[in-house]
Amino acid sequence: MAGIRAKQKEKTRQALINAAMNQLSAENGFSSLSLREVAREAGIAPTSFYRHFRDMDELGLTLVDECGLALRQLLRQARQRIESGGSIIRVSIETFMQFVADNTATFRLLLQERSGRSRSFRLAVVREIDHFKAELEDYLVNEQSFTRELAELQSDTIAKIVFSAGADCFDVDEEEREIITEKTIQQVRLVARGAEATRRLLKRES
Amino acid sequence: MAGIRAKQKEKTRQALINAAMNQLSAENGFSSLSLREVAREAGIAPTSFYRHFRDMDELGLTLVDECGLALRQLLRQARQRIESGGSIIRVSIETFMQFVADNTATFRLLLQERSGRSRSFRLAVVREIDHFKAELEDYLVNEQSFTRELAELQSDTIAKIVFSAGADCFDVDEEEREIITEKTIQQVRLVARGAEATRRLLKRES
DNA sequence: CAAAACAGCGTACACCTGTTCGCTGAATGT
DNA sequence: ACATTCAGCGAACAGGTGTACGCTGTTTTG
Repeated sequence: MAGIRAKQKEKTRQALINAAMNQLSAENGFSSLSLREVAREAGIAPTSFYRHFRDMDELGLTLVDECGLALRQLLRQARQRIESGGSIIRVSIETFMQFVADNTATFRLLLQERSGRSRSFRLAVVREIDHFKAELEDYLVNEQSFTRELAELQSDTIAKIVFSAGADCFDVDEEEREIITEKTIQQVRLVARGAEATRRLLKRES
Repeated sequence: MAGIRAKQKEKTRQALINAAMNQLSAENGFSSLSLREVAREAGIAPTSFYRHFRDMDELGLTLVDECGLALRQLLRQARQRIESGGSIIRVSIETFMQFVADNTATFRLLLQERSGRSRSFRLAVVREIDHFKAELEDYLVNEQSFTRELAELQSDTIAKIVFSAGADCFDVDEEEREIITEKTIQQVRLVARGAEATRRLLKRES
């Protein structure tokens, strides 16, 4: 009843996922890693792979999903930390950058497959980024009283900045990462100021 | 004396480059395309490939270089169109977007390999993006009288926005591309306004 | 307790890969 | 005119790839 069988299956499924992440963290793009090697690192026969995933692509999509999920959870935690005092911009970006540092392999997959490979891959990545934008947009409307339109423009801009900054962190050491983090904070503030100025501009016109 | 031999060599070298670009425009990432297939499409024997490139990587780096070079030339042309009247932001971004539409394959390579594969690849891509930033930065300092510091922050931000927007154009039709272009223009204006506000803020402090 | 389900294995197959090696014939240099 | 250079070729090799098939031994179900 405990499902000792299902439990074991889940375990090797995770082993496959971990194996794929490890191989990814090297220098190989996802498309250039092979079913056999992943299976080998997971400690199972190549043919057993098919008991868990139809394809390598199906595994890849799972990775993308998991990465996005983890990121969202983390940012939701950060949101709580903000409510008990702290700059929204600083806390969010520091959290984000820490996430990238901890999950370099999968985040790299995210960005890499964003502009490559199969359509389904790209759609999955876009979906994750859209989640990020939507949450930010809602915040700007509800807490900062921006128009929906201006909030949309702003959140899209910030998402572009932040995800690009994430990509800049891949090769660098911790010291450089902090520099990038500070720069990103300044850039997001630049956008926030621009949005504020635009809001005032629009008010004056009406 | 005409170099009929060298001319033929250059011709098949271009054939190889074109073949690689074609295969790239499909759905395969660069890392997943093979020397043999590229040679086949170029119409030469696999072994003859080595007369032109040591590696597939060497071919890839050539592609990155060519893409960056073409982009820079195009933007320099755009610069001249601006001097004879026209919004700097609008003309630049429309030019950029047109470039992406015309060179989707190589631009995709640029962005894809930006966060993947070998170190040398990434450095080459970063170098191209840095060119873009540097030219923009100089413009902001010389023509708009920004501080070097604020110009650097601004150009870096704009580069992130514009290159991300380029990536968004990959799958879409022309209609959607125009929408993205307009959005990008607004976003860059947002940043420009933010920078302007920041400049005034700093002046007041001193 | 017997029967069914099923995760994992090993073998086998056809195919594609990068790269070595020695050859050819035409363009070049002298 | 002869010797040299050298882009391109074909054959061959060792190794990797995805996947089909049928077999196990254990867990689950009835």
